[in-house]
Amino acid sequence: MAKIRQRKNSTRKETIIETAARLFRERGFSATSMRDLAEQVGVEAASLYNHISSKAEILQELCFKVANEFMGHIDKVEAADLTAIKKIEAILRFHIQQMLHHYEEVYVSDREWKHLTDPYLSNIQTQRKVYRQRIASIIEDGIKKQEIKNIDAPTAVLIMLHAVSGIESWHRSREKISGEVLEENMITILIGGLRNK
Amino acid sequence: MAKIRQRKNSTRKETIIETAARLFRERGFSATSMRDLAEQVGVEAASLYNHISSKAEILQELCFKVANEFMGHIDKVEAADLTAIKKIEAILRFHIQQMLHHYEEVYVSDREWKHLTDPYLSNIQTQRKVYRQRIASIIEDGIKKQEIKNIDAPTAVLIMLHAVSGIESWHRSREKISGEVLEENMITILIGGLRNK
DNA sequence: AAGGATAACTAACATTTGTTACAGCTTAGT
DNA sequence: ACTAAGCTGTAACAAATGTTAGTTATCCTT
Repeated sequence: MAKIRQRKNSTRKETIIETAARLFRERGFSATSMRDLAEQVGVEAASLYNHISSKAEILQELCFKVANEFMGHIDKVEAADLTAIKKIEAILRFHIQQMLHHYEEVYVSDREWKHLTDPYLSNIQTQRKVYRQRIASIIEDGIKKQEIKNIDAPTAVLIMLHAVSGIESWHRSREKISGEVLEENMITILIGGLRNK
Repeated sequence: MAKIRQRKNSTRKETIIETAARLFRERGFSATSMRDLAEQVGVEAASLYNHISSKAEILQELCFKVANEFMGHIDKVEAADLTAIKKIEAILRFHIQQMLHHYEEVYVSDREWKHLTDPYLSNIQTQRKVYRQRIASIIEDGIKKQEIKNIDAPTAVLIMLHAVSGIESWHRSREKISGEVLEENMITILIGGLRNK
């Protein structure tokens, strides 16, 4: 009946949520049972409920934590004194780095948010929509200033954001180039694709 | 006790699989029950088993059908007399068009193949790996011939393929640009990002 | 050493899951 | 109209699901 082995600077609840993030990524939210999660944490399923109130709550915490980080970042970028293309580059780099260093959480919140229930579902849907519109606005500004090719801004956003989620394949691949090189390659292709020559 | 209402040129089994594709896209494979599927088909759950042998079989049929189409196409592209960059463009356009016109199937097979079980799982994993390597080889050829920027080929593949899956957002969006315009925008950005100026 | 708080365990629950058995209806070919 | 095959519905199954109740062990503070 040993207590949950916890790493320093990490509460029991955080341990559970981190483990859940990994399982949700590997198997998906619906295909992960509370007994699976308990086993990985090293505890009986019922014991999890001393730390979390439901399976749904775990997904909520993951999704809103990630959403907050991206929202916080775009606030700063919008306020910064940068050209439009540099702003887009900054956002792209942030996405890449989040995907590199907080892989499980970011990936899960991007793929599994549909399993949220209202009011959380509506909230996240709205946040995602607003977030994309804010990026689209920066791109449209860049098009006006002729820094960016004359393209459909929502399409550009969609390409950017989905391309980043491809980092999942990088994580799972055997022969990895370094994270830094990956980032530069992605920037080269995507910013190169957007920039007016 | 009416029989399954079937559209012309479509067997009962095909009707079931098409309906399943839509539900698997909307809710995911694991979160879709056979009773959900039966309801959408307009039948009791048990009756489905006169046409399919298991839930798993539905996913298998979807995944292998899509895989075969992509494999068949890349065969043709490799055999064609085209520059490397034109080959990549052809593959990209095929992906976009498949995603536009066979949305449900393509999207589901791309997102839910992890829920296959062996030997189907291993088979699809291998096919996906080989497919990506074949694209990467074309890109590397293009780099040698200086048609394409000096980038990491697997990274370029990853960006291409994941960017295309962003068409899901386009399908769900209200104010849609046309499929043709979408395609041209995606080609502009992605091929523009790869091509050596 | 004691006591209270925390967190673990066992057991059980009501549902939901994929699937099967079986009997009755429907349709197609004669 | 008759029969055989095909399709559907009802009922049921064992297993798995998320969660709760109640009990016991462990830890921290004093």
